[in-house]
Amino acid sequence: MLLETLENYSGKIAIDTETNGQELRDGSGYCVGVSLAWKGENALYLPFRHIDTEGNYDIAEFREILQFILDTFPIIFHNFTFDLMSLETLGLDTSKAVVFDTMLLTHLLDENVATGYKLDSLCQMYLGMGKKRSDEFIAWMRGFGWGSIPSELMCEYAVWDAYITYKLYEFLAPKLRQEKLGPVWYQKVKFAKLISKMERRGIRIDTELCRRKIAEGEAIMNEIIEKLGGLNPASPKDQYALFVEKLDLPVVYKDRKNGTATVSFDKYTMQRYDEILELRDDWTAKLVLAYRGWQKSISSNYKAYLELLSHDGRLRPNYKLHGTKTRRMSCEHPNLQQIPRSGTKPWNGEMKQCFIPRDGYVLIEADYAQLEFRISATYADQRELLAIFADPTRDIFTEISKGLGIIRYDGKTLVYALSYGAGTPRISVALDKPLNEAQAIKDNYFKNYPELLAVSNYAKKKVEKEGKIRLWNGSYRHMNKSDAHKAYNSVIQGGAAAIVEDRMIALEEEVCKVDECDMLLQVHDSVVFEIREDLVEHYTPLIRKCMEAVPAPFDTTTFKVDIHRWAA
DNA sequence: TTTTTTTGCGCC
DNA sequence: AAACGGCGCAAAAAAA
Repeated sequence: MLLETLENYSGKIAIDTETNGQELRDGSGYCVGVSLAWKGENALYLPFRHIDTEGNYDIAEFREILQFILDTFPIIFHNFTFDLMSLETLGLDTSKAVVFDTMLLTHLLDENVATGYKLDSLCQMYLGMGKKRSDEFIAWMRGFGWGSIPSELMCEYAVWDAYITYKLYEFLAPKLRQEKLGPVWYQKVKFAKLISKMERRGIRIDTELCRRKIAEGEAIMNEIIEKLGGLNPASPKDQYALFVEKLDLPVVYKDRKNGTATVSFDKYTMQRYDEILELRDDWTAKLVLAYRGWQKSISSNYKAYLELLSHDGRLRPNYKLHGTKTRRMSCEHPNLQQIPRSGTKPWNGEMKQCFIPRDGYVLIEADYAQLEFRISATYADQRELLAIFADPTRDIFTEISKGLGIIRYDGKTLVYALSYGAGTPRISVALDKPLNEAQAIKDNYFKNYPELLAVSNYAKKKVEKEGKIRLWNGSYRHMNKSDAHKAYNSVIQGGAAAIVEDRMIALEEEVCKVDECDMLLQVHDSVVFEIREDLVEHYTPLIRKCMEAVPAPFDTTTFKVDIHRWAA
């Protein structure tokens, strides 16, 4: 049959797999069929585990040829980590597969695709070839679900996806060469595999604690509503009635991007209200803040964790390598890059304790100290700052603040605000100082460290001229010339992400051993590990050493990693 | 009633 | 001349 013609084939093959729609990472999902497409308009679909059993082929008869294909030809996927997991459920070994990925390739070439990185929309945009699903297909999907679509119906749909994936690859491949992104791509594939493993591990959840906090919070929320006379503390309309009409507090307006202003009851406003109300012995603002705190924590965290939990008690988020324009990762379902910091707030101060290690293991967090600032100082070649970074007895924010005559906390705020591209008005608000003082502090900062201003202006000019700028690892950040003021921040933020990516690959290859020391989470400049209790002392120095050994051109700068217990 | 947009807020 | 960068999620409000 058609597959046998591949014996003499020498190109690439596009593969798309269909699953029963269940979660692959925790073992509940499985592959129901495989479609292949290759040069010369060849394409076919192999149904294996569709509900209507008579249409299915026997996987045993195809395993050998499929394994041969995986081991022999470079394979093109759209989101390859998904399809590799899927193929593994057919008993195939994917470890030797050489992969390309039209989703990640597209993002590497253009991080600004507004329509997203779904196969359909990319093919529509680049090739003018859109969705191809019959009305019958859609009706079946709506009526009986994805997993019950008969193989015959699935065939036309699945073959089409493999076919356009191949076409999309043909469109992208020459660009990859033109932009000289080969080495970056090679790294990206390694990283994607690493992240896929991390996702499959998941992280254990203390379900009892989640449930306790939900019960506690819901009781408190009900009490608060009662005290406020039945008003909804989350509704702006009710808040207007409460704070402006009843308590006679001033209306606070918030600027919006289009130049208009809108009435605001955000946390900052509420804290200002509370300062006034405290003098009247009135706790309304505090109650509203508590209500909203509990509401967010319960819905976005405690409940979400329980609902998204796998049958084995572990939570498996989805990291998107194509999730951001700066080339950081993003994380969803749930977003474990926004777990509230430990603190004293009753609604979220102990959120981190919901994440617990396996028995006999310990959760350890390794954080880069001032990662982005150290990168910035390296780019600027600012010798004084680099000297402070190199000396473990000196504190960067203390010294900067001393030179500006401000307190350490304000110095830190200033540094980060400026690195995000804040202007004087924003700094004035952030430091709670008048405009002229903010202006003077900013001027002084750049007078003390002129190289920082010079290098950020260089990045801005570069984008104004070329509409793009290259990160240290060779990947690009493209943007509108009108956004050029963001250029430096992008180079730093993206550069930091690339360093962490590089070091996580090194950790995987040089330090972490399965079931002794595993990576579980990444939060931009930190990595969370699950380490066997008796091996913590062994692994922490290795982790620190590996993470601090950043690649050139940053290897002449001292980088510092803090390692501590999770939630401590 | 259902879908989309806005607002607020958690993280780095 | 001026601009606080990058995300995901849930509830309320607005639109359809």
